[in-house]
Amino acid sequence: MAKRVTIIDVAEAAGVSRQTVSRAMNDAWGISESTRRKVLEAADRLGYRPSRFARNLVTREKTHALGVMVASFGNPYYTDIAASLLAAAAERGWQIMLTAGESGVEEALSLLAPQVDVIVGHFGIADERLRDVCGGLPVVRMESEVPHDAERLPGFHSVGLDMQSGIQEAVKELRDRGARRFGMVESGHFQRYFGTYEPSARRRWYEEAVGEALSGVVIGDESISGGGRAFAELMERHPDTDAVLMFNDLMALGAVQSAHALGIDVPGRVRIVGVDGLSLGEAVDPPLTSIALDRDELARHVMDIVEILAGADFARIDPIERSVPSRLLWRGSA
Amino acid sequence: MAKRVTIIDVAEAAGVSRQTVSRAMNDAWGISESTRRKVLEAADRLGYRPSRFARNLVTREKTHALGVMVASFGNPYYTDIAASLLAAAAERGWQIMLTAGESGVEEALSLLAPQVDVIVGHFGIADERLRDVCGGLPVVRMESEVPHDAERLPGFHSVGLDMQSGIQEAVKELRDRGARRFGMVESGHFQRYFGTYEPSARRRWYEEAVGEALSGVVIGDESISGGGRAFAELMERHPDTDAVLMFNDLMALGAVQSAHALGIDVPGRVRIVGVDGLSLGEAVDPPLTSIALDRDELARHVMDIVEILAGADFARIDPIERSVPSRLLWRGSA
DNA sequence: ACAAGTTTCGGGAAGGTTCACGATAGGGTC
DNA sequence: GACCCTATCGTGAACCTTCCCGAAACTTGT
Repeated sequence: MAKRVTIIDVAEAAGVSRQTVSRAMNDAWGISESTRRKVLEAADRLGYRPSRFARNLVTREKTHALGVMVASFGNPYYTDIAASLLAAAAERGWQIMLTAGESGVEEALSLLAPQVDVIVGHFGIADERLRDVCGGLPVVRMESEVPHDAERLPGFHSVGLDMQSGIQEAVKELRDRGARRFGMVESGHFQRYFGTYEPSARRRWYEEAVGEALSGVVIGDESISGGGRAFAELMERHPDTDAVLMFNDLMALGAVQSAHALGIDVPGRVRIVGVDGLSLGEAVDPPLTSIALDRDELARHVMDIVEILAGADFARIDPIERSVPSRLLWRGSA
Repeated sequence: MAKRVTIIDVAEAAGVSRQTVSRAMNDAWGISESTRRKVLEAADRLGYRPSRFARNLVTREKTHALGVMVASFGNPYYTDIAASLLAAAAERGWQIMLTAGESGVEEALSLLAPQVDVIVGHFGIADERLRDVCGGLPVVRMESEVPHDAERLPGFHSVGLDMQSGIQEAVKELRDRGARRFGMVESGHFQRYFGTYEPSARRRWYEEAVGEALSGVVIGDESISGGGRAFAELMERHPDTDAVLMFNDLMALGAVQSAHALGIDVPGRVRIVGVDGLSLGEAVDPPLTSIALDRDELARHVMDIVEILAGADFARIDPIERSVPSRLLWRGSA
C-alpha cells in the first residue's frame, strides 16, 4: 500500500517548510515567485494532492453537505425531485451528495452517511434499520403521502404530500367538463411489498370524491407498460368509464399510449389524469393532465428542516412533520 | 459564533475519556452498557455530532468522491447521463457529489471542488478558468463530439462521442427503407454561443452520408418547441423531404408533436431520427428512433479515467482522450 | 486469598492541513 | 554602522477524531 504523499514530503523535496508549500499550493501572499515554482515542481513530481479532509478540518468545515437518496435515478419522478432539491440546496449554499437505492439501500447509505451532515430521501426501509446504517445522522423522509401518525424515532423527520385537495379539484373539474363515470388505476406496489393489500390514500380520497359515480378500480404495475395494461383492462371491464385517475404519471403515460392503440380518443372519449406533474408529461401528445406535486415547495420544506437540523442541537429537536399541497395541472389529456 | 461541540466536551460532561466516547458513538466493543448509555445521554444533551472530516482523516479516507457537474438537471439528457454515472460510480465504490451549472458554473464548482477528488462534467468554460476554480483538481470533460485536437492543459482529460458510425448507419437504414430526400434540423446553440455559426459535427457527418440526397437544413432552438418549429419550417420549405435527422432527441420530440399537429404521418410520410437515445424517447408515441449514445459505456470510460487519476501521481499523467461510439436505436418514428 | 484471565477504560500519538506569530535576511535611510 | 521596514520563510499549535497499547478494575478458578 503506497503511503500517501503529504505536504511534508513535498516540503522536504523542495527544501522548504510545510507552510511554504501550503502558500504555494493556495497561491497565497508572501512567497517569492521562484520558490513557488520550485515547490510546485516538487509537488508535481511527487504527485502531491492535499487531503481535503485535513484541509476542511482546519478551515472549520464551513460547507455543509446534504446526502440525498432516491429509489431510482432512471425514474423521472425522482430525477425531477432531485432537480428541485439541487436547486434549493444550491441556493442555500449546501452541497448535494447523491446516491440511489437500486442496488442495496443499506450499502449505499452506509457509504453516504460518513460524508454528509443530513440525509434526505425515499428509503423504503424502517426507521430502526435506517438509524443503524446512518450512524445517528438526522434523516428527512420524503413521503408519498401525508405522514401518518406513526411513532417517529427521534432524529427522523418527514415531508409528505397532501393529495386530497388536488384530487377533489380534479374530480370537480372533470365533472364540470361532463365526466360521469369515474374509473381508477391503482398501484399494486403496496400489495407486492407488504403482501396484504391496503388501499392507497389516493384511492381513498378519489373514491370519497367521486362517490356513486365510481365505475371501477383496476390494480396495475407502477410502470408505463403496467399502466397501459391496467388501463386497457379497466376500459374493457367498465366500458362506460369516461374519466380515469391513474395512480401516477408514469402509468398515465402508458394509459395514453394504450388508448391510442385501442383507438380511444383522449380526452374526447375518456379523460385521463395522472399524479405527480412530471415535467415529462409536457413532452407527450396530448400533454398529461396531472395532480402535481409542487416539487419546488417540497424542496423548500426539506431545506427548511435541514437547516433547522444543521443549526446545532439537532438531537433535541422533536420530529418535524410537514406536508406540501398538490395542485391540479390542467393540460391536454383531460 | 457558537463553538463546536467536540468529543472532549462530551467526555468531560460524561466524566470519561475521549476514547470511551468514541467507543460509545461507534458502538464498538469494550464498553459497558451503563457507561455507553451515560455517554450517549451526554452527547445527546450537548448536541454532539462527530466531525466527518476529523473522522475521515484518521480512518485514511478510503472512500473517494467524484464531483459531477451537469449543465442542467431539468434536461433529461443530463439526468440520463448522471444516472449511468451514478451506477458506474456506485459499482466501483465511489460517491458522487452532484451540482448543476445553471446558476453560475464557477461558483458551483468552487463549492464542489474542495469536497471531491476528481471533477467530471459538462462545463462550457475554458480550461484556464476551470483550472483556477478547481484548485488543481483533475478534470474529465464529457464532450458532445469527439475531442478535437485542441491543446489540453495538463490534468484535463476527456471522453467524447463519436457519431459518425451511428449517422452512417442511420442513413443507410433510412435508404433501405425507401427514404430519398434527407433533411436536417441543426442546433442554433453554437451560433448563439460563439456569435459565428460553424456547422456541428453531426451536420458534417450527415451531409457527407446523404450526399446529393440532402433536401435542406434548418436551424432551430435546442428545445422541444424549438425542434417543433424548425421541423415545421423544414417541411414547408422542402416538402419533398421524407427523412429528417433532428439534432437531438429533445428537438425530435418536438418534431413528432409538430408532425402530428400538421397531419403528417410518422413514419409513413416522413421518418424522424433523433440523437442521444434518451430513455424518454420510449415513453412517447411513436417511440423515437435515435442515434444513441451508449451512456453506460460513457460512464465506464469516465470511471476508468477517474480511477487512473485517483491512483496517485495523477499529475504526471498525460491528458487522456477517449471516445464512445454511437449506435442506431431503431424504434417507431423512422 | 492469590494467581490468572477478562473486561473496561485512559493516555499518548497519529493523521494532514492551515493559522498566528516569530525569525531571518536584505534594502534603504540617516 | 545603527536603525527600521518589508518581503520571505519557518516553528509551534490547533483542528477533531481514531488507533495502539498499557493500566486499572473486576471476575473466576483453586
